[in-house]
Amino acid sequence: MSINGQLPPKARLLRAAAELLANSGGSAVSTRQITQLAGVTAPTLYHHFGDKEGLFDAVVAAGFDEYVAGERDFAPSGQPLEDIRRMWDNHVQFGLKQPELYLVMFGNIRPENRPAIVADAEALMEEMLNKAAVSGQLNVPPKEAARSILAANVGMTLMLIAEKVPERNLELSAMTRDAMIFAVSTEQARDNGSVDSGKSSVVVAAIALNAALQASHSDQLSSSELKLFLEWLHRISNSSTS
Amino acid sequence: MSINGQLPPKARLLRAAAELLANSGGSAVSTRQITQLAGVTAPTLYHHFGDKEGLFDAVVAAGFDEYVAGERDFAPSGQPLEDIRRMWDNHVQFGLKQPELYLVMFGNIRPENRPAIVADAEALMEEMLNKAAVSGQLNVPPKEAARSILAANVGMTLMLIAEKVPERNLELSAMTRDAMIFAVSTEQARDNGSVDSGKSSVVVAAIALNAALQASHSDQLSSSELKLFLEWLHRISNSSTS
DNA sequence: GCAGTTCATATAGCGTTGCTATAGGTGCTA
DNA sequence: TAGCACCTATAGCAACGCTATATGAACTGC
Repeated sequence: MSINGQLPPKARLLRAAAELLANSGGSAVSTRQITQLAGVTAPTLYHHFGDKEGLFDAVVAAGFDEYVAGERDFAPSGQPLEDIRRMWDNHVQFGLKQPELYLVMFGNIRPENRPAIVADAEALMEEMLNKAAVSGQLNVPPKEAARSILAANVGMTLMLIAEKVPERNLELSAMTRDAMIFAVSTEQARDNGSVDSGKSSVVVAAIALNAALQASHSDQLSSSELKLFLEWLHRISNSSTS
Repeated sequence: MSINGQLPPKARLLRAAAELLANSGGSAVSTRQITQLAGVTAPTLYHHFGDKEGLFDAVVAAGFDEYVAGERDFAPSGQPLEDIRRMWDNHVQFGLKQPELYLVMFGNIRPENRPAIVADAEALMEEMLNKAAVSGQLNVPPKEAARSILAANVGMTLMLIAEKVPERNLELSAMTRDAMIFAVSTEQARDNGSVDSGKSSVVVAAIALNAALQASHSDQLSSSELKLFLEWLHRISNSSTS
């Protein structure tokens, strides 16, 4: 009935919570189930994790490590937008492989309360998008691009999780993925000669320069000068969302 | 302490539940709170609604009527894709105006368990997309298009709800919206002359014909012939998602 | 007009939930 | 060996969703 091994109670609680969560089938998991499976009593849980949410946060943190490992596993291909494409698919696969954990991580939404893990995932994607911005492939500031892509990525993953397995259509994910990446990229400006379909080149250049400056830690400008300069660039690159 | 008026207990329960939900600030709402505010005792709730979820389903149904009213309020502009654009914005506005209700409706995701309301919202969008398909504006079968667009729409709305009010950026929603609509439309094929960027014209034609046939209830074919014919068309229009 | 039936609400309480006040045991340092 | 953190257990509280049972009210058939 209890998780064996000579692990300390804290680790046993984590393991029991993760296991029950994975097999809960979507229904709630009680602290009593967890403590019983871990072979400890209630106060032990609260001593180590504060409350139930604290325990779940710890489980989520472990899950996030796994998530990040998946997102970083492949070598950067040198084509940042291709890497974003792979990040999207990894995200979806993670959600479909461990739906209950995913729902705790990304499906537990409350008004005006952003879980830390969402910000982390966004930072991960923004980091990758920064590389695209440096090479002038981005039509939109990396932060905004990351936010939009991740929102669509989460939305699509949640929809797939809610669907019964045989009806899950991964092509919808692929289509949405490409649509989002295409929307934030400068690709559209290259495909056709039309002027107003993409951003003006000064905006693209500003976005690229901004990303490059932040990455290089250039010391050609004093820190206060750099700060002001970045602020201007930021204003330019945000100014004209038609 | 209790909701006044001479409404019957059932209506008072509905009203109390909706009010508590709207002011809950994201925290849970208990049946005891609801029955107390409605001025009835527990069994009354279970007599009328079966269980707590039944009551919430009823609240959601009322909320959905309001949602549909918003989605249908404007006259069809004759440009279906423009109407889809407005549906998207209406959806986001509905979510931001009543975040708690929205979360009960669209944020309560469990594995392999699709709430009826999601299917309803999808049908609403599919219906509109059908008009676009009839006039050959759709690159993708209406059902798949509706699914993808709604997934992104929900994802974006959930992200906006989770963000603090001053940080909510509706331009991200607009960008994502246009990206999704652009992705399912044949617009891209018209803008540039390239061949492989859009679907082949036979696929587009099949999609349009399929939608037109289903809409017109044509009796030129027997029902069994029609069924087979539709199946072929369906196969064609789904076959080549590059 | 009265018995029978159905509908609607109340009294009281069951089992479970998240959580805690308090105390006891264990191992380390002085 | 005394003292002190640290960790865990006993026991139980308040709140939760829900229900077995009973009572009142309204309608129906004779």
